[in-house]
Amino acid sequence: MGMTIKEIAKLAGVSKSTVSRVINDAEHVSDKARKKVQQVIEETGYIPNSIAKDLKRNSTNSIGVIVPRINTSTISSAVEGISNIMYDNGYNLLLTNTRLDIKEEIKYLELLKEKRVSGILFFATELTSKHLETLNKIDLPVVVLGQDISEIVDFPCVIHDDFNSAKDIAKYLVKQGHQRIAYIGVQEYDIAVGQLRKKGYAEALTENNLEVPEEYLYKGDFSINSGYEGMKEIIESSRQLPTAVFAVTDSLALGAIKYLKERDYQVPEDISVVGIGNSDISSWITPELTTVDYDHLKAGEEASKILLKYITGDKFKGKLLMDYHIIERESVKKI
Amino acid sequence: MGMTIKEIAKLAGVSKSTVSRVINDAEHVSDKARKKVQQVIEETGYIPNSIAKDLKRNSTNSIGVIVPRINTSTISSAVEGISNIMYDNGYNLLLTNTRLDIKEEIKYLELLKEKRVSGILFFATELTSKHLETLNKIDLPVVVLGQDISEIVDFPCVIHDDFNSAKDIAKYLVKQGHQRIAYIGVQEYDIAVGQLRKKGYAEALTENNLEVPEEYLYKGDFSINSGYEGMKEIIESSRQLPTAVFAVTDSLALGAIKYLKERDYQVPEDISVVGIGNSDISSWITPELTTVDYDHLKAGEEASKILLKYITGDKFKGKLLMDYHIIERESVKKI
DNA sequence: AGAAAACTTGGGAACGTTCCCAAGAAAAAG
DNA sequence: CTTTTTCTTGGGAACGTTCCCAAGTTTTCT
Repeated sequence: MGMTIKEIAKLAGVSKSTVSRVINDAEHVSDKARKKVQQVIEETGYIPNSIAKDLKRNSTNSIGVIVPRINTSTISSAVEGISNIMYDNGYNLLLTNTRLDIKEEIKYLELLKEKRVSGILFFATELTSKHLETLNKIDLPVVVLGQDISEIVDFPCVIHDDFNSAKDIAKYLVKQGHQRIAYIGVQEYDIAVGQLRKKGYAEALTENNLEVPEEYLYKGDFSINSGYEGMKEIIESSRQLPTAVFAVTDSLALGAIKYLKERDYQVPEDISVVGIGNSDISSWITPELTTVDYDHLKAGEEASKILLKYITGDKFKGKLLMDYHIIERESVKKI
Repeated sequence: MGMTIKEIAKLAGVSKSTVSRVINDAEHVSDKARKKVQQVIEETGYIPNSIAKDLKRNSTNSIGVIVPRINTSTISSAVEGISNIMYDNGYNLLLTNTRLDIKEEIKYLELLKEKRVSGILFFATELTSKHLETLNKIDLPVVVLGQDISEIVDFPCVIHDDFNSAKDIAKYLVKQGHQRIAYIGVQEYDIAVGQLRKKGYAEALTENNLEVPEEYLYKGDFSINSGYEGMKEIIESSRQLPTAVFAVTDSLALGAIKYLKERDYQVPEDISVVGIGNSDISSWITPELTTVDYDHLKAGEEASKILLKYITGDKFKGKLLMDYHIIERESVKKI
């Protein structure tokens, strides 16, 4: 244990330079010397110290990742994608978890700089001025995931296309013949889900000259129960029932379906329902949910590729909108 | 940028020793010097280089984590637990993902040693002799998660109590009055799920003097479809139908329920079903599934605590069996 | 006031590598 | 056989810290 290059050199009867050359299989080493060194390394179980190496080289092959949580399918899939690309390119992941505490983000940004990571993948939540200051200070390539902050700060962003996907699945409902489409959403301080998806829904309807009565609109939180309550309120307050429901997430759709089932409405025969997100549940429930699939794994991969280029000096400008696709399953009926 | 302690020292008009003392807020620094240094650090945005520090100190505050995948709820929850404990104790996570490739495990074990991590949390799959050799060679504290290898190799293991939990939920069925309990399992090369859970089931029944006819036993794979097929086979081949089904995972239970529903058997009125694992789906399906909950997050936390002690020289011997509890929901009827 | 104690400070070696440079050895060219 | 070229080798500085030690300064005590 605690072997160093120097000791290997002594044992092999060569200089540490030669050992270094063997380790990094560089040129200018005779076969004889190489063999001998390899043998000694093998025998002693020597494993080089990459801390020393990193110090000398003044660079690491580590990438910092900042997430607000790990055990969500969205984030863990993205991290899986990140690890795919990064490992293939010889980088390691230094994973930090803010546990939804914004102040920790600042701390971890600095910590990752201390560790001299080559770049950072940052799952952003909110952006304060303190963030901007820190991002500036650490002077590292950063790619932001999940939030579009490309207008506030000059870092590449990788985001899902909330607006167009919402619009498309709303258009899909219209195309299936639906004219009365209710909306179950969330508060608008959430930009992606609360604003963009709603805007997509609204635009799809107006473009098709469809009006939305006030009583078709519900805004709650992200819980399943909120979907249940929303559906209840819409059903109870509508003079004429909608033929379809546009829920802004799969959980909300699930809650809506639960309520409908309880009241003996058939889905999709009486009322069609769509969600967004293609969560695990969406394919387990009956009827299987028609929804929008975002490819989180691929988002992680794309963000990684952008970061790698950034590190080598080729900076992506603006934001990358990820692809999506509608998964047609059983919860929508053509009328 | 690229500031060093030396440059800060020059700017502050002190020696680098003094700057070092300020950074590590050590004693023996006059207020005046401290103020001045802090001011210069603030102005220049200097962030210390922890690579140099680690090299000098000959230790890092990093923990290596080796996982076979990231985006499963089991693993991501465990990693969340790990990050909780580790961050609270000042450690960072170096995350490596083998993508189910056993050879990569060896590679990552060595890589983490190169990085001079303080310890490793290893989600093991299989253990080859090459593994043992490498584990030996790297000479680091390692805690193994998810597999009981405490008899083969002298590292602490943290595992779920497959045997007792299976036995308990089988006993629960008996207690609810069930006498004819069918079994849907998996092949026995999987020790935890294939062997231990089956053993728990078998023991619960024999202890209650219940016999199991051969046609009540089915062995497939881990897929939902396998649960479906298993249920089908059991129903079709039994002279007398079972009143309950013990499925070795939630997915299998789900498949079984799917088949029963299709054939218009009521769950749990006609046949009760239990699973194991408390997967996400288990609470979404109708009827909600009675199952066993393993606390993966806590397993990660406990493993982390054991590793931290190990690092400070206090090695846990043998294996830690995690707690579990039965979640009673709707899929079992008392008879 | 002088001695002792306590605090403050700076210099320099060390951590384990890499990589430049110079020198020695071998091979090729004349 | 000498000169040039190419290959191989080792020595040592450097990367940015920490930490020991010695020296200088201030405070406390008698």
